[in-house]
Amino acid sequence: MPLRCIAHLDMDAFYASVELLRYPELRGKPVVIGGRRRGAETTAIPTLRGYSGRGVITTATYEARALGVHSGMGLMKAARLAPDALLLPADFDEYRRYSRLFKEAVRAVAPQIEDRGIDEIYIDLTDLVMSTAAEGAPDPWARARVVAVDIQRTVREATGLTCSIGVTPNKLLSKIASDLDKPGGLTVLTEADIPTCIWPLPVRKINGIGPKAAARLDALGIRTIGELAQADPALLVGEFGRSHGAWMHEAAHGRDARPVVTYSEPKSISRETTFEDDLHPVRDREQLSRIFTDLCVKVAGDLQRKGYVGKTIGLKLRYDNFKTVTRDRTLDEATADAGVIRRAAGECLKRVPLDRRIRLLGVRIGALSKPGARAP
DNA sequence: TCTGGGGTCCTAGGACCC
DNA sequence: TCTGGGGTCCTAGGACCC
Repeated sequence: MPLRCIAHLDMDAFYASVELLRYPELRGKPVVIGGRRRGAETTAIPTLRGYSGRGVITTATYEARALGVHSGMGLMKAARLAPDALLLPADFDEYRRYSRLFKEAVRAVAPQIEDRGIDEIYIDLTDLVMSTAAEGAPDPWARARVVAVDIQRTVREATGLTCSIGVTPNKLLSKIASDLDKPGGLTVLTEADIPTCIWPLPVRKINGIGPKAAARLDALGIRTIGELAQADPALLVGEFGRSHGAWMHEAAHGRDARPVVTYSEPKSISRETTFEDDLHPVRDREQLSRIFTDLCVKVAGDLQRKGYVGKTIGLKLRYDNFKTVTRDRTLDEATADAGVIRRAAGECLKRVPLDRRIRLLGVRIGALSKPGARAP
Protein backbone atom coordinates (compact mmCIF):
# COMPACT_ATOMS: atom_id res chain seq x y z
CA MET A 1 0.00 0.00 0.00
CA PRO A 2 1.32 3.45 -0.84
CA LEU A 3 2.04 5.70 2.12
CA ARG A 4 -1.03 7.33 3.57
CA CYS A 5 -1.47 10.34 5.79
CA ILE A 6 -4.23 9.78 8.37
CA ALA A 7 -5.34 12.11 11.16
CA HIS A 8 -7.28 11.30 14.31
CA LEU A 9 -9.06 14.27 15.87
CA ASP A 10 -10.30 14.05 19.43
CA MET A 11 -12.23 16.87 21.08
CA ASP A 12 -10.79 17.79 24.49
CA ALA A 13 -13.06 16.81 27.43
CA PHE A 14 -15.90 17.33 25.00
CA TYR A 15 -19.09 17.33 27.13
CA ALA A 16 -17.44 19.29 29.91
CA SER A 17 -16.00 21.82 27.47
CA VAL A 18 -19.43 22.40 25.91
CA GLU A 19 -20.85 23.02 29.38
CA LEU A 20 -18.07 25.55 30.08
CA LEU A 21 -19.24 27.57 27.08
CA ARG A 22 -22.60 27.82 28.85
CA TYR A 23 -21.16 28.37 32.34
CA PRO A 24 -17.91 30.29 31.74
CA GLU A 25 -17.73 31.06 35.47
CA LEU A 26 -16.89 27.38 36.04
CA ARG A 27 -13.72 27.57 33.95
CA GLY A 28 -10.68 26.43 35.95
CA LYS A 29 -12.83 24.52 38.45
CA PRO A 30 -13.21 20.75 38.79
CA VAL A 31 -16.45 19.82 36.99
CA VAL A 32 -17.86 16.41 36.17
CA ILE A 33 -20.70 15.55 33.80
CA GLY A 34 -22.96 12.65 34.68
CA GLY A 35 -26.04 11.41 36.41
CA ARG A 36 -29.67 12.06 35.69
CA ARG A 37 -31.30 15.38 35.03
CA ARG A 38 -32.60 16.79 38.31
CA GLY A 39 -35.75 18.71 38.81
CA ALA A 40 -35.60 22.52 38.61
CA GLU A 41 -35.78 22.83 42.40
CA THR A 42 -32.67 25.00 42.55
CA THR A 43 -30.57 27.09 40.22
CA ALA A 44 -27.28 26.58 42.09
CA ILE A 45 -24.96 23.97 40.59
CA PRO A 46 -24.52 21.18 43.16
CA THR A 47 -21.24 19.61 44.21
CA LEU A 48 -20.64 15.87 44.33
CA ARG A 49 -20.80 15.94 48.13
CA GLY A 50 -23.54 13.67 49.40
CA TYR A 51 -24.42 12.33 45.94
CA SER A 52 -26.49 9.18 46.07
CA GLY A 53 -27.54 7.22 43.01
CA ARG A 54 -26.24 5.00 40.27
CA GLY A 55 -24.80 7.54 37.86
CA VAL A 56 -21.29 7.41 36.42
CA ILE A 57 -19.01 10.15 35.16
CA THR A 58 -19.23 10.60 31.40
CA THR A 59 -16.64 13.39 31.25
CA ALA A 60 -14.49 15.27 33.74
CA THR A 61 -12.61 18.53 33.23
CA TYR A 62 -8.82 18.33 33.49
CA GLU A 63 -9.06 20.05 36.90
CA ALA A 64 -11.38 17.27 38.09
CA ARG A 65 -9.15 14.55 36.61
CA ALA A 66 -6.30 15.96 38.67
CA LEU A 67 -8.33 14.93 41.74
CA GLY A 68 -8.31 11.30 40.63
CA VAL A 69 -11.72 11.00 38.99
CA HIS A 70 -12.27 9.86 35.43
CA SER A 71 -15.03 8.88 33.04
CA GLY A 72 -16.74 5.59 33.81
CA MET A 73 -16.23 6.04 37.54
CA GLY A 74 -19.33 5.79 39.72
CA LEU A 75 -20.46 9.17 41.04
CA MET A 76 -20.62 7.76 44.58
CA LYS A 77 -16.92 6.96 44.44
CA ALA A 78 -16.12 10.25 42.75
CA ALA A 79 -17.94 12.07 45.56
CA ARG A 80 -15.54 10.58 48.08
CA LEU A 81 -12.47 11.54 46.02
CA ALA A 82 -13.60 15.00 44.99
CA PRO A 83 -16.58 16.11 47.12
CA ASP A 84 -16.23 19.74 46.03
CA ALA A 85 -16.24 19.03 42.29
CA LEU A 86 -19.30 20.45 40.57
CA LEU A 87 -21.82 18.08 39.01
CA LEU A 88 -23.74 18.82 35.82
CA PRO A 89 -26.22 16.45 34.13
CA ALA A 90 -25.50 15.50 30.52
CA ASP A 91 -27.31 17.45 27.79
CA PHE A 92 -26.89 15.22 24.76
CA ASP A 93 -28.93 17.41 22.42
CA GLU A 94 -26.47 20.22 22.99
CA TYR A 95 -23.43 17.93 22.56
CA ARG A 96 -24.85 16.60 19.30
CA ARG A 97 -25.30 20.17 18.09
CA TYR A 98 -21.63 20.96 18.77
CA SER A 99 -20.65 17.61 17.26
CA ARG A 100 -22.30 18.60 13.99
CA LEU A 101 -20.66 22.02 14.15
CA PHE A 102 -17.11 20.74 14.52
CA LYS A 103 -17.53 18.00 11.92
CA GLU A 104 -18.92 20.47 9.37
CA ALA A 105 -16.00 22.77 10.06
CA VAL A 106 -13.46 19.99 9.49
CA ARG A 107 -15.29 18.81 6.39
CA ALA A 108 -14.88 22.24 4.83
CA VAL A 109 -11.10 21.80 5.07
CA ALA A 110 -10.76 18.03 4.64
CA PRO A 111 -13.77 16.12 3.29
CA GLN A 112 -12.59 12.52 3.83
CA ILE A 113 -14.00 12.00 7.33
CA GLU A 114 -14.88 8.84 9.26
CA ASP A 115 -17.33 9.38 12.12
CA ARG A 116 -16.18 7.67 15.32
CA GLY A 117 -18.86 8.87 17.64
CA ILE A 118 -19.88 12.22 19.04
CA ASP A 119 -16.43 13.65 19.78
CA GLU A 120 -13.90 12.06 17.45
CA ILE A 121 -13.19 11.46 13.78
CA TYR A 122 -10.54 10.07 11.48
CA ILE A 123 -9.52 12.20 8.51
CA ASP A 124 -7.71 10.92 5.42
CA LEU A 125 -5.35 13.75 4.53
CA THR A 126 -3.44 11.83 1.84
CA ASP A 127 -4.92 13.60 -1.19
CA LEU A 128 -4.76 17.02 0.45
CA VAL A 129 -1.13 16.63 1.42
CA MET A 130 -0.14 15.26 -1.98
CA SER A 131 -2.04 17.89 -3.96
CA THR A 132 -0.33 20.71 -2.09
CA ALA A 133 3.06 19.16 -2.84
CA ALA A 134 4.01 21.93 -5.21
CA GLU A 135 3.30 24.74 -2.77
CA GLY A 136 4.75 24.43 0.68
CA ALA A 137 7.40 22.38 2.38
CA PRO A 138 9.04 19.49 0.56
CA ASP A 139 8.38 17.04 3.40
CA PRO A 140 4.82 15.65 3.26
CA TRP A 141 4.70 15.29 7.06
CA ALA A 142 5.56 18.98 7.45
CA ARG A 143 2.71 19.80 5.06
CA ALA A 144 0.40 17.49 7.04
CA ARG A 145 1.28 19.46 10.17
CA VAL A 146 0.26 22.69 8.46
CA VAL A 147 -3.08 21.17 7.45
CA ALA A 148 -3.68 19.85 10.99
CA VAL A 149 -2.98 23.24 12.56
CA ASP A 150 -5.44 24.74 10.09
CA ILE A 151 -8.08 22.18 11.13
CA GLN A 152 -7.55 22.97 14.83
CA ARG A 153 -7.99 26.68 14.14
CA THR A 154 -11.12 26.05 12.07
CA VAL A 155 -12.67 23.92 14.84
CA ARG A 156 -11.89 26.58 17.43
CA GLU A 157 -13.42 29.33 15.32
CA ALA A 158 -16.57 27.31 14.61
CA THR A 159 -17.18 26.08 18.18
CA GLY A 160 -14.92 27.81 20.69
CA LEU A 161 -13.59 24.35 21.57
CA THR A 162 -10.13 22.82 21.38
CA CYS A 163 -9.15 19.44 20.01
CA SER A 164 -6.09 17.23 19.87
CA ILE A 165 -4.84 15.69 16.64
CA GLY A 166 -2.51 12.82 15.81
CA VAL A 167 -1.16 12.44 12.26
CA THR A 168 0.53 9.20 11.18
CA PRO A 169 0.44 6.67 8.32
CA ASN A 170 -2.64 4.85 9.73
CA LYS A 171 -5.67 4.96 12.02
CA LEU A 172 -4.18 2.81 14.76
CA LEU A 173 -1.12 5.03 15.25
CA SER A 174 -3.08 8.26 14.84
CA LYS A 175 -5.50 7.24 17.57
CA ILE A 176 -2.56 6.70 19.93
CA ALA A 177 -0.82 9.87 18.78
CA SER A 178 -3.80 12.18 19.35
CA ASP A 179 -3.78 11.14 23.01
CA LEU A 180 -0.08 11.90 23.59
CA ASP A 181 -0.40 15.66 24.02
CA LYS A 182 -3.81 16.65 25.40
CA PRO A 183 -5.40 19.12 25.45
CA GLY A 184 -4.82 21.10 22.30
CA GLY A 185 -1.90 18.97 21.11
CA LEU A 186 -0.70 18.04 17.66
CA THR A 187 1.51 14.96 17.33
CA VAL A 188 2.94 13.89 13.97
CA LEU A 189 4.58 10.46 13.92
CA THR A 190 6.11 8.36 11.17
CA GLU A 191 7.16 4.73 11.15
CA ALA A 192 10.61 5.70 12.37
CA ASP A 193 9.11 7.07 15.61
CA ILE A 194 7.45 3.79 16.62
CA PRO A 195 10.29 2.43 18.81
CA THR A 196 10.75 5.67 20.74
CA CYS A 197 7.19 7.04 20.96
CA ILE A 198 4.92 3.98 20.81
CA TRP A 199 6.79 1.04 22.28
CA PRO A 200 7.20 2.49 25.82
CA LEU A 201 3.41 2.89 26.15
CA PRO A 202 1.19 0.36 27.98
CA VAL A 203 -0.66 -2.13 25.76
CA ARG A 204 -3.99 -0.58 26.83
CA LYS A 205 -3.19 2.38 24.56
CA ILE A 206 -3.90 0.17 21.56
CA ASN A 207 -7.49 0.65 20.46
CA GLY A 208 -8.95 -2.84 20.77
CA ILE A 209 -6.94 -4.03 23.78
CA GLY A 210 -9.27 -3.60 26.72
CA PRO A 211 -9.08 -4.57 30.40
CA LYS A 212 -9.49 -8.33 29.78
CA ALA A 213 -6.83 -8.66 27.09
CA ALA A 214 -4.46 -6.38 29.04
CA ALA A 215 -4.80 -8.59 32.13
CA ARG A 216 -4.05 -11.72 30.12
CA LEU A 217 -1.03 -10.06 28.51
CA ASP A 218 0.13 -8.94 31.95
CA ALA A 219 -0.01 -12.57 33.09
CA LEU A 220 2.37 -13.37 30.21
CA GLY A 221 4.73 -10.64 31.43
CA ILE A 222 3.75 -8.28 28.60
CA ARG A 223 2.99 -4.75 29.75
CA THR A 224 4.23 -2.36 27.07
CA ILE A 225 3.55 -2.22 23.36
CA GLY A 226 7.27 -2.82 22.81
CA GLU A 227 7.12 -6.03 24.84
CA LEU A 228 4.10 -7.04 22.78
CA ALA A 229 6.02 -6.33 19.57
CA GLN A 230 8.92 -8.52 20.71
CA ALA A 231 6.65 -11.36 21.87
CA ASP A 232 6.62 -14.59 19.86
CA PRO A 233 3.60 -14.41 17.51
CA ALA A 234 3.00 -18.11 18.16
CA LEU A 235 2.61 -17.36 21.87
CA LEU A 236 0.00 -14.68 21.12
CA VAL A 237 -1.87 -16.93 18.72
CA GLY A 238 -1.85 -19.70 21.33
CA GLU A 239 -3.29 -17.36 23.96
CA PHE A 240 -5.74 -15.28 21.89
CA GLY A 241 -6.53 -17.36 18.82
CA ARG A 242 -5.26 -17.09 15.27
CA SER A 243 -7.04 -13.92 14.25
CA HIS A 244 -6.80 -11.90 17.46
CA GLY A 245 -3.21 -13.00 18.21
CA ALA A 246 -1.96 -12.11 14.75
CA TRP A 247 -3.73 -8.76 14.94
CA MET A 248 -2.01 -7.93 18.26
CA HIS A 249 1.39 -8.63 16.75
CA GLU A 250 0.65 -6.39 13.75
CA ALA A 251 -0.76 -3.64 15.96
CA ALA A 252 2.28 -3.62 18.22
CA HIS A 253 4.43 -3.02 15.15
CA GLY A 254 2.19 -0.11 14.17
CA ARG A 255 0.80 -1.81 11.09
CA ASP A 256 -2.84 -1.13 10.15
CA ALA A 257 -4.30 -1.06 6.63
CA ARG A 258 -7.91 -0.21 7.55
CA PRO A 259 -9.29 2.51 5.28
CA VAL A 260 -11.03 5.67 6.46
CA VAL A 261 -14.70 4.79 5.94
CA THR A 262 -16.70 7.89 5.09
CA TYR A 263 -20.17 6.32 5.15
CA SER A 264 -21.82 3.38 6.92
CA GLU A 265 -25.39 2.26 7.61
CA PRO A 266 -26.49 1.65 11.20
CA LYS A 267 -26.74 -2.04 12.20
CA SER A 268 -28.98 -1.76 15.24
CA ILE A 269 -30.95 0.68 17.36
CA SER A 270 -31.57 0.20 21.06
CA ARG A 271 -32.88 1.78 24.22
CA GLU A 272 -32.15 0.69 27.76
CA THR A 273 -32.58 2.00 31.26
CA THR A 274 -31.11 1.28 34.67
CA PHE A 275 -33.68 1.65 37.43
CA GLU A 276 -33.07 3.88 40.42
CA ASP A 277 -33.85 0.85 42.59
CA ASP A 278 -33.82 -2.78 41.50
CA LEU A 279 -37.31 -3.98 40.59
CA HIS A 280 -38.95 -7.22 41.59
CA PRO A 281 -40.29 -9.19 38.61
CA VAL A 282 -43.54 -10.01 40.41
CA ARG A 283 -44.12 -7.25 42.94
CA ASP A 284 -43.12 -4.48 40.53
CA ARG A 285 -44.70 -6.14 37.52
CA GLU A 286 -46.85 -3.19 36.50
CA GLN A 287 -44.03 -0.68 36.73
CA LEU A 288 -41.76 -3.02 34.75
CA SER A 289 -44.40 -3.48 32.10
CA ARG A 290 -44.86 0.28 31.74
CA ILE A 291 -41.10 0.83 31.38
CA PHE A 292 -40.86 -2.08 28.93
CA THR A 293 -43.59 -0.64 26.71
CA ASP A 294 -42.02 2.80 26.91
CA LEU A 295 -38.67 1.42 25.68
CA CYS A 296 -40.43 -0.25 22.73
CA VAL A 297 -42.22 3.00 21.87
CA LYS A 298 -38.89 4.86 21.96
CA VAL A 299 -37.18 2.28 19.72
CA ALA A 300 -40.08 2.48 17.27
CA GLY A 301 -39.84 6.28 17.33
CA ASP A 302 -36.10 6.16 16.64
CA LEU A 303 -36.67 3.77 13.73
CA GLN A 304 -39.36 5.95 12.19
CA ARG A 305 -37.40 9.15 12.66
CA LYS A 306 -34.34 7.63 10.99
CA GLY A 307 -36.33 5.82 8.32
CA TYR A 308 -35.52 2.20 9.11
CA VAL A 309 -37.36 -1.04 9.77
CA GLY A 310 -35.83 -4.04 11.53
CA LYS A 311 -36.35 -7.79 11.64
CA THR A 312 -34.59 -8.96 14.80
CA ILE A 313 -36.05 -7.82 18.13
CA GLY A 314 -33.84 -8.22 21.18
CA LEU A 315 -34.34 -8.06 24.92
CA LYS A 316 -31.62 -7.26 27.43
CA LEU A 317 -31.96 -7.78 31.13
CA ARG A 318 -29.48 -7.17 33.93
CA TYR A 319 -30.05 -8.72 37.34
CA ASP A 320 -29.22 -7.16 40.69
CA ASN A 321 -25.95 -9.17 40.68
CA PHE A 322 -25.01 -7.43 37.40
CA LYS A 323 -25.28 -10.65 35.39
CA THR A 324 -26.69 -9.76 31.99
CA VAL A 325 -28.76 -11.94 29.68
CA THR A 326 -30.10 -11.32 26.18
CA ARG A 327 -32.76 -13.00 24.07
CA ASP A 328 -33.73 -12.21 20.53
CA ARG A 329 -36.24 -13.25 17.96
CA THR A 330 -36.25 -12.73 14.23
CA LEU A 331 -39.58 -11.88 12.64
CA ASP A 332 -40.75 -12.90 9.19
CA GLU A 333 -41.11 -9.27 8.18
CA ALA A 334 -39.27 -6.12 9.19
CA THR A 335 -41.17 -3.62 11.31
CA ALA A 336 -41.03 -0.20 12.92
CA ASP A 337 -44.26 -0.67 14.85
CA ALA A 338 -44.16 -0.27 18.62
CA GLY A 339 -46.86 -2.90 19.17
CA VAL A 340 -45.13 -5.51 17.03
CA ILE A 341 -41.83 -4.80 18.77
CA ARG A 342 -43.53 -5.01 22.17
CA ARG A 343 -45.07 -8.40 21.42
CA ALA A 344 -41.79 -9.87 20.08
CA ALA A 345 -39.82 -8.50 23.01
CA GLY A 346 -42.52 -9.86 25.34
CA GLU A 347 -41.96 -13.33 23.89
CA CYS A 348 -38.25 -12.93 24.54
CA LEU A 349 -39.00 -11.98 28.15
CA LYS A 350 -40.83 -15.30 28.65
CA ARG A 351 -37.60 -17.17 27.80
CA VAL A 352 -35.59 -15.52 30.53
CA PRO A 353 -35.46 -16.63 34.17
CA LEU A 354 -37.24 -14.13 36.43
CA ASP A 355 -36.04 -15.36 39.79
CA ARG A 356 -34.28 -12.29 41.11
CA ARG A 357 -34.51 -8.53 41.13
CA ILE A 358 -33.81 -6.64 37.94
CA ARG A 359 -31.46 -3.70 37.55
CA LEU A 360 -31.75 -2.89 33.86
CA LEU A 361 -34.11 -3.49 30.99
CA GLY A 362 -33.30 -2.88 27.32
CA VAL A 363 -34.91 -3.34 23.90
CA ARG A 364 -32.96 -3.61 20.68
CA ILE A 365 -33.77 -3.99 17.02
CA GLY A 366 -31.31 -5.24 14.41
CA ALA A 367 -31.19 -6.55 10.84
CA LEU A 368 -32.16 -3.04 9.75
CA SER A 369 -33.21 -2.02 6.27
CA LYS A 370 -34.84 0.93 4.56
CA PRO A 371 -38.51 0.26 3.83
CA GLY A 372 -39.09 0.21 0.09
CA ALA A 373 -35.47 -0.64 -0.63
CA ARG A 374 -34.66 -4.20 -1.61
CA ALA A 375 -33.60 -6.46 1.25
CA PRO A 376 -29.87 -6.20 1.91
C1' DT B 1 -16.90 2.31 45.86
C1' DC B 2 -20.65 -1.72 42.84
C1' DT B 3 -20.34 -0.37 37.75
C1' DG B 4 -24.83 4.62 32.21
C1' DG B 5 -26.42 4.23 27.54
C1' DG B 6 -25.56 3.74 22.75
C1' DG B 7 -23.22 1.10 19.62
C1' DT B 8 -19.85 -2.58 16.69
C1' DC B 9 -17.62 -6.84 15.92
C1' DC B 10 -16.40 -11.64 16.96
C1' DT B 11 -17.15 -16.48 18.33
C1' DA B 12 -19.46 -20.68 18.49
C1' DG B 13 -23.06 -24.12 18.24
C1' DG B 14 -27.15 -25.80 15.99
C1' DA B 15 -30.56 -25.81 12.20
C1' DC B 16 -31.18 -26.38 7.63
C1' DC B 17 -30.06 -26.82 2.79
C1' DC B 18 -27.42 -28.42 -1.17
C1' DT C 1 -28.35 -46.56 5.93
C1' DC C 2 -24.29 -44.07 6.54
C1' DT C 3 -20.95 -40.70 5.41
C1' DG C 4 -19.06 -35.99 3.97
C1' DG C 5 -18.33 -30.87 3.42
C1' DG C 6 -19.77 -26.11 2.60
C1' DG C 7 -22.75 -22.14 3.18
C1' DT C 8 -26.05 -19.32 5.54
C1' DC C 9 -29.11 -18.01 9.13
C1' DC C 10 -30.32 -17.73 13.93
C1' DT C 11 -29.22 -17.20 18.74
C1' DA C 12 -26.44 -16.05 23.12
C1' DG C 13 -22.69 -14.15 25.12
C1' DG C 14 -18.68 -11.32 25.53
C1' DA C 15 -15.04 -7.81 24.57
C1' DC C 16 -14.49 -3.39 23.43
C1' DC C 17 -15.29 1.57 22.21
C1' DC C 18 -17.19 6.43 22.85
